[in-house]
Amino acid sequence: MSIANSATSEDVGSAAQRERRKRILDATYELAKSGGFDAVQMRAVAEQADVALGTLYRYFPSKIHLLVSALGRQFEEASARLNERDIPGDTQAERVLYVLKRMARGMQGDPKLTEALTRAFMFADSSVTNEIHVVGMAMTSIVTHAMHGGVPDEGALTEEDVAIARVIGDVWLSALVAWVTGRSTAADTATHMEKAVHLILRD
Amino acid sequence: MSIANSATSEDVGSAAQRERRKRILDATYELAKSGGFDAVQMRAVAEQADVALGTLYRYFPSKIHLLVSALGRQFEEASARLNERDIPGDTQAERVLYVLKRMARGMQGDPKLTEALTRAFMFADSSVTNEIHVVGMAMTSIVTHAMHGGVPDEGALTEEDVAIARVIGDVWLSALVAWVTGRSTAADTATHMEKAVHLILRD
DNA sequence: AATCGTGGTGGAACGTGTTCCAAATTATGC
DNA sequence: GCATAATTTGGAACACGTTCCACCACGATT
Repeated sequence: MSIANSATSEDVGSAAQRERRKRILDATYELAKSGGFDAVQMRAVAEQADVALGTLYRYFPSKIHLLVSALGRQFEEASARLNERDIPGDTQAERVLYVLKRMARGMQGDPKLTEALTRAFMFADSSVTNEIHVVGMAMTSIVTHAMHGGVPDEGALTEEDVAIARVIGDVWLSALVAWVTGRSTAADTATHMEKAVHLILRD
Repeated sequence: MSIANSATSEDVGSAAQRERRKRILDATYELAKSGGFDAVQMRAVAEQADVALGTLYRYFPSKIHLLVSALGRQFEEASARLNERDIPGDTQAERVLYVLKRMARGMQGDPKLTEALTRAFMFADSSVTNEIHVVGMAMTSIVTHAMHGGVPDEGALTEEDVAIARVIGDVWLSALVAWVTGRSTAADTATHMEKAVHLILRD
């Protein structure tokens, strides 16, 4: 997995630069995983990645860019893992819920990491559009893949499919924020998602 | 220590205290309206409200509490205004869209204010649960009221109604965040909401 | 009226994101 | 191999949210 940023997918720069970029994203990941959003401090990232603060800012113009880039890497990996297997379930709703629950389990296993990345996503402004778009596409891809039961043929997506996937993604995001910020429990979130998916996908 | 606590615009405290609280919220509103999230600086709010910084923090323990309280006031006013009139439209979807578009128009007229309040809402953690709840209830109330065409009888809400209202609120929130952060235009947002509502309310 | 206690004031100080800069190091073209 | 350009470094400095503190003001109690 050539780290860097497959999102905006720059395989650009010298080997040393790609190496620095990887170290920075790795450090971000580790700090987020162990301490959440607040623990990802720019000075700490720089130190752990063994670069100067100015260099960190040269690679990622803000803490938000940094975290959203890390989130993009995560989502692309998750999307790739999920899309290479068939999704169990007899209805669209079942399959979508299967996938969402799987993701939810993964996130609950790393709550600090999830908190850091979600917060960054929510706080991102238009300067982060590219990185955000990567995340949105991965989410849509995951849901539509589940709706279609794992067929690798992605060409057969109707507008309706994409609209549905976006709505589900929206609900998922709201639920995620509520969970991350401690305003709802994991169980509440699961229940809410279940209701929402059945409401939207009545097959 | 009975003051501070906002959430549901309490009538607690002396007249002087209520007056201070009002001045603070007004100052917050003005600053947010003219300069957005970044312009709501605690020192600036304190100065404009003519209170000391320490006093500001005594009334609102953080910038987020302050902004979410202001958002709550806004939403309660909007909810009250909308709930006293009948909603036009022949179907649930039409009526809900009418209300959402009305709110959207109001928000687009004050983009900075909307940005400030939305950002705060997204960033709020569990210490802001009470204030957040006020906003969520107002949103749910607005949507269910629209669904039922303006009947004042709120007792007839089914679980399903509330679930639907919550899902619509979620989509609305995600769309709002995308718009506020400059990742989608007002027109995109309107289109997306329309699709979503018709998807959820197929009457 | 004197006292007491709650809350308000003014301002210093700290933490962290961000910016800036001069010096050192590395990469590139000739 | 050298001159020049580009990048990295180390660290100072700044902005703003937040905390803290010593002192002041005013209303209630005696």
